[in-house]
Amino acid sequence: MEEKKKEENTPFSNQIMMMNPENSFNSTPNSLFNISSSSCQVLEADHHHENQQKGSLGFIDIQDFNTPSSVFDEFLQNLTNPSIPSHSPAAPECSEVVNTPATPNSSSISSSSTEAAAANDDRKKNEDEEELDQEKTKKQLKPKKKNQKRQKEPRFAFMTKSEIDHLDDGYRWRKYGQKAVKNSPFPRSYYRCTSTACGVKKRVERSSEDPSIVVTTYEGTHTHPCPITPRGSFGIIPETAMSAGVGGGGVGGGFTSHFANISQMFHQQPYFHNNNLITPSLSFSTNTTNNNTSTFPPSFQEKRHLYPSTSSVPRDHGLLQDMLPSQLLKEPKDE
DNA sequence: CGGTTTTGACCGGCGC
DNA sequence: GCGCCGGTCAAAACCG
Repeated sequence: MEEKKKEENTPFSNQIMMMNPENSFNSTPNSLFNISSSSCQVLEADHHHENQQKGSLGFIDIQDFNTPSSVFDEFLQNLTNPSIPSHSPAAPECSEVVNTPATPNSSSISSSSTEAAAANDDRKKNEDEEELDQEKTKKQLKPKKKNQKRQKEPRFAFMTKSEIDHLDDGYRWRKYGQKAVKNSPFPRSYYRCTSTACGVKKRVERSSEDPSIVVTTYEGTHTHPCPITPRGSFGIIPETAMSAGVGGGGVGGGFTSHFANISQMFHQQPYFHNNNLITPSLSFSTNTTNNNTSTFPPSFQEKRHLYPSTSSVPRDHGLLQDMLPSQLLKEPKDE
């Protein structure tokens, strides 16, 4: 079992897709990024069935990750702020994307993730309180109140092309259920954050269309720092700090930051990586049109040099390269 | 022994 | 009302 677990903890591979499957941006098509070695694709995910992709909405070509991050930034901005037209030459179809994930509150979100975070926080508080109440009620008397619809936590989901089902995102999870899903040969696993008073849940399932794709859906926001924190300043970044974009202060930017930023824009969820740590390297400001982000490859390399040089920072785990095929990084990954 | 996983049962929402 | 389905519970098993 444990062996299997460890075995499964091998790096996942070459695609990372992110999506906003639920509700923070109410009743809108959900966006899904498909970031591969050569492209970043936006798909649409079903509102409730995240693994059902409805088609490609946009496409950014990231040739060998040489596409400047500004393109990605713009892409992101377009995604969250449809009012700003895309001029990205690398994303000729992005105008579609731009208009598609239009959400009532997305403009404020894209204008400032701090505001977005604040908004999220407010909303979250209400929802958390309600949810807490409901959970208390539920625990005391089993039958739920009838006309009290269970409030849906905001969700943040992404897809990874991986053999690993349960990606380690730095938080500790306890599995509390597994269900067969209709129209899918693969079961869905339910996890809950083990931290007390943190009601974050996570669903993990494989895409029925592409078994190599794992869909991970986070629900809720962690109310505590990442527990795996042996690494100086990286590990413990309060969510507020993360959401305010003051976390990392200059660990490159680039892809990881983009990734983080996407997460933030959606729900301030920490982004994952394979083995250990969520690295909130938010040198990347809340303004998605910033140009203080570096291009993809340099930031990878930068990170590879930055982290290992610190004695307190374990070598390779917890970094982006763990998530990406070694070919991309032009260095084999040790396991 | 404490924490985690497994798994069948249970419950509520929803569509018909 | 009924059945299907997703989500959760909780006891037992498992593991370090």
